Amino acid sequence: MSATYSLDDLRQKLQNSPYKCTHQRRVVLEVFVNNPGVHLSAEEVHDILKQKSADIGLATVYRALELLCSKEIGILQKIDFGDGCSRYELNLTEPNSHQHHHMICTNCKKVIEFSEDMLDDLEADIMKKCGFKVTDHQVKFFGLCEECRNEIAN
Amino acid sequence: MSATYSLDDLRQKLQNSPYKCTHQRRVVLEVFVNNPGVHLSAEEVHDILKQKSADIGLATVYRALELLCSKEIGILQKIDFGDGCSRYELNLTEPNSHQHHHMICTNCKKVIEFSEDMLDDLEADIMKKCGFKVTDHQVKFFGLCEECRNEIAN
DNA sequence: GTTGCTGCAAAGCTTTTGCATTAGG
DNA sequence: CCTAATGCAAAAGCTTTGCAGCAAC
Repeated sequence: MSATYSLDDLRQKLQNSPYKCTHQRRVVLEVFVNNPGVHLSAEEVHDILKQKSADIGLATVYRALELLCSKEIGILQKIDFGDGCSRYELNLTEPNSHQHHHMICTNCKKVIEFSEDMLDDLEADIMKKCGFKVTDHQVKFFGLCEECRNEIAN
Repeated sequence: MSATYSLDDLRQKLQNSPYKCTHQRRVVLEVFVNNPGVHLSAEEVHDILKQKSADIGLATVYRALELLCSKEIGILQKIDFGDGCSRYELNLTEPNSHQHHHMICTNCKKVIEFSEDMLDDLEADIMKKCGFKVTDHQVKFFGLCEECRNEIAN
């Protein structure tokens, strides 16, 4: 159910593919496993690895992220928060589900996860009215988180 | 109600501001008025104007788009479809409302507007459960439009 | 030994910025 | 006239790519 991926999953998924389980791909994945719930950019992943003196090129980080996000692997998920760069996170959803929402505080820029899937009714409605078959959605809520609301109230 | 903006609106909105109603700003807006429902990138706006032999720099297009999207003016709306560039469209919503959804066909890349606001209940729920005050949202549905579904079925 | 991967640097994109010149009000 | 806007070119992000050397299997 709660599919928290590990390094073994990577090894397994690469087993039956032409792709190789390289040291670089493993340390990139490790960063996400060690930082659950965080939305990292390629540069941030690169910085974290540099601090650990894991010498890896930024281009390789990009290539590893691309592979880990691919349909074949699907261990990571690419998200766009509109802050000028792509961000990545562990893909915690089931292979064929798509429930994943984010709330972004416009004050402190914090990103809060929101996992309920209440859009099913809406999607059914769209199919009926527009003939559009929704296969995935991206929902972002912007607003003020609890802390910022309290701060501003004071 | 259906606030379709025109050049007069721009003039009016600029009247009481330090900003000037320049030729360049007017022709940029004109492109959108003449192409309703289309989602143009800065480069596309620039190309359209070049074809009309309206000589305007790309940087100026960007600056005009920024102004037209600003809270003060609000005639345009910036959207991100994840295709590598920002796109813009006439802002057809009321000043303080935020209902605007897009359906993006993953096959033909067509963008369909979807204007109902059925997320209000969900947002009320979020406020209650998470203390997060939603002030705006961005909803994108990905899937297959009617034509592409028929095409694929055949 | 193949085949694919890495690192580096260079290039590709979109978007922004600095600055001298021009044009609104 | 004064202030803001423009045009151009240069620079600034993020991301991709080409290629010689290297590592996985």
